[in-house]
Amino acid sequence: MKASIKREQIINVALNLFYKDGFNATGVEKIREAAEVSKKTLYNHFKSKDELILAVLRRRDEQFRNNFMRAVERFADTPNGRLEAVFDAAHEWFNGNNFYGCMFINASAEFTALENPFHIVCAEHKKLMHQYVEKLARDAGAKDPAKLSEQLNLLIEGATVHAHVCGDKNAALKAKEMGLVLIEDSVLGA
Amino acid sequence: MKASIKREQIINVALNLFYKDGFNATGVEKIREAAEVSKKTLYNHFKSKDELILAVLRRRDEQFRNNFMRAVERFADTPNGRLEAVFDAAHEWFNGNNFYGCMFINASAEFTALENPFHIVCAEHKKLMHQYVEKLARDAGAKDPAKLSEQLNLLIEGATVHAHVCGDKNAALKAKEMGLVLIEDSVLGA
DNA sequence: TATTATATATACCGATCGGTATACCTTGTC
DNA sequence: GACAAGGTATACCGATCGGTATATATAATA
Repeated sequence: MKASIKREQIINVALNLFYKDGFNATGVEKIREAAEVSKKTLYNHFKSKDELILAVLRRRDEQFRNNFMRAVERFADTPNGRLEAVFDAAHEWFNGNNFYGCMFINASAEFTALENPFHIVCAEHKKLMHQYVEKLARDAGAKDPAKLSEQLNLLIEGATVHAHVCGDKNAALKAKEMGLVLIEDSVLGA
Repeated sequence: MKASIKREQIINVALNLFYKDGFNATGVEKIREAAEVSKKTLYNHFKSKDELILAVLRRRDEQFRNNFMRAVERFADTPNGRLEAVFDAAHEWFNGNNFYGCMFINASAEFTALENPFHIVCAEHKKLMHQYVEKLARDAGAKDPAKLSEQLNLLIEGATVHAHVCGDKNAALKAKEMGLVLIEDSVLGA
């Protein structure tokens, strides 16, 4: 099992194009060309564009949460600090050179129906992010980790949208200011 | 000046289709058919699909802010109450029968570049919403109306995204709980 | 009544869409 | 050396894309 290098190329290239230009606006031919692969090969690995989109969304989910968690761990090494660091991770993301908003929010925007398979993957991603922050909150000794996580995630999502739509590079810092109040309120020894 | 009834039909139909199915996924022919209009007529009123999209976005901006402001006024009649009522207006919106997220967030998701003309209109809409809430905050006697407005809008945007992506019908109420703390903190006599 | 604006239906344009088919070329393995 | 797996290039499919052209009807206005 060598996990085909071509398959990886296709997913990576498709991910970048979908992220930058959107899903419906990005044709299979453009992906094929950018991935430097023949059409046969592409359709050998993915039986349809829909299947490729699904693979891209799942890859992005892994990739994003991994980056995010590693960033949080890089920014702080105490339970409390890590809870606050979710905003620093977001800030870093917003100010990177390839920020076009949240791919899952963007996908949900193109596939608006809740029952749409792509939309479902997006909701799952948000759920996993929620579970991660909930764990951070629990480790920090929050009174109601689930609730605090929901609140912090709502702040992060708001900041993400604001940063993307309005180009506000400081959105995460503004969200952090609000988040700190919630954290202090929920975590006794903060 | 009779403000062509056909033009209105086209804009209204296009608005609904763009909102439900996205901009790139909605073809001119589908709009033409749903608007019960000939292609010539459509292109008499709009010289391109891009121009129609712009007209739709501007119409939505008017329409949305109007609805929103009227809802706020309906929910409360004191300056303080109206500031809090922005979340009730959002709640009503999320739970209406035609909620597919914020059209401007969705448009920004398809046209990701900040310099894109459509994206610019989206940023302008957010700015106008900010100005409206800032006025509410000022009327309520907030210490820093601009800052409070920015915070409340971030909460609303986060709730909008969360409601749409995850189908959480109570997102606005959760945002409201957070918003009330900010309002009480900023408005002395709250 | 003649003209003009606005509508209609329909056929068409070249380009691109997602996807398939054919034929050939590598490359490692038995 | 044979053979399959997986790659290439290219041509093609019908459908749809955004947009134009033509020829005709209708209705208000000069």
